[in-house]
Amino acid sequence: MDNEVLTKKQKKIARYAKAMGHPIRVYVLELLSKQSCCYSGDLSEELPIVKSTLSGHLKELKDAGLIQGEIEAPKIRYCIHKENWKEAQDLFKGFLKL
Amino acid sequence: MDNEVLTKKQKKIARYAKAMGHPIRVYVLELLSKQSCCYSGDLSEELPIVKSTLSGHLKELKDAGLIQGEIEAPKIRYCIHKENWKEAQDLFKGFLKL
DNA sequence: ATCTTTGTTCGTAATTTAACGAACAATTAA
DNA sequence: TTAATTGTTCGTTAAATTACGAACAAAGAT
Repeated sequence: MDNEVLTKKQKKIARYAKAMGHPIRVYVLELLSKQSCCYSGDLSEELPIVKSTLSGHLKELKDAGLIQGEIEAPKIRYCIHKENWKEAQDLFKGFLKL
Repeated sequence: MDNEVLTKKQKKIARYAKAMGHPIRVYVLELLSKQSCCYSGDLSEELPIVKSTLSGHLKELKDAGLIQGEIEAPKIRYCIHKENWKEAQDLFKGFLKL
């Protein structure tokens, strides 16, 4: 087994990196990793994109597992997905030899 | 000035992350950051992709500034672009708070 | 001079990404 | 109940990504 050339680690790093591969998403991750949480409405105000586009970026980050959204009607509170964020930190630490 | 919401740092991080956003390219970067250099022929043997596809990935890494190729006819020796790799390390260190 | 090796470029095709506005759903406020 | 707020989904469009094989160019080897 594990006949593969590319390891699971490498695939995970690539998956996380892809999610980080857009300035808007870097912005969101930076914000959420600094402060605890935020509402997407706050983001929508600051960022130069329409809400549907923002929704797509947040979905991409959710799909990658880097953030999570909690319904707090009528808003949604977004937070870092601590467990996976930690994993990403560790993976990149190893990858970049930090 | 600097009226922009997204900083140059965030854009740079995103640019590097995008280049890291594919398992093959993670593989190449990992290899090159460990050992000094390598020939793309060596990569072509190990990796499950045809040479033209590999060429594209190497071009993407070159365009992002993460690697550089030196002609050593008839081969090309690829190395990490030390300066930019260092920059990427620093940017991600800050971004991920490592 | 010809053949081989090495790697890029080109043509093609399928998939994904990114962005917008309009429409929709869900919940809160009036 | 009606109106306003919030965010997702849908339809559309344009561009980028990924992959392959064939053709090509450059340099070395025979």
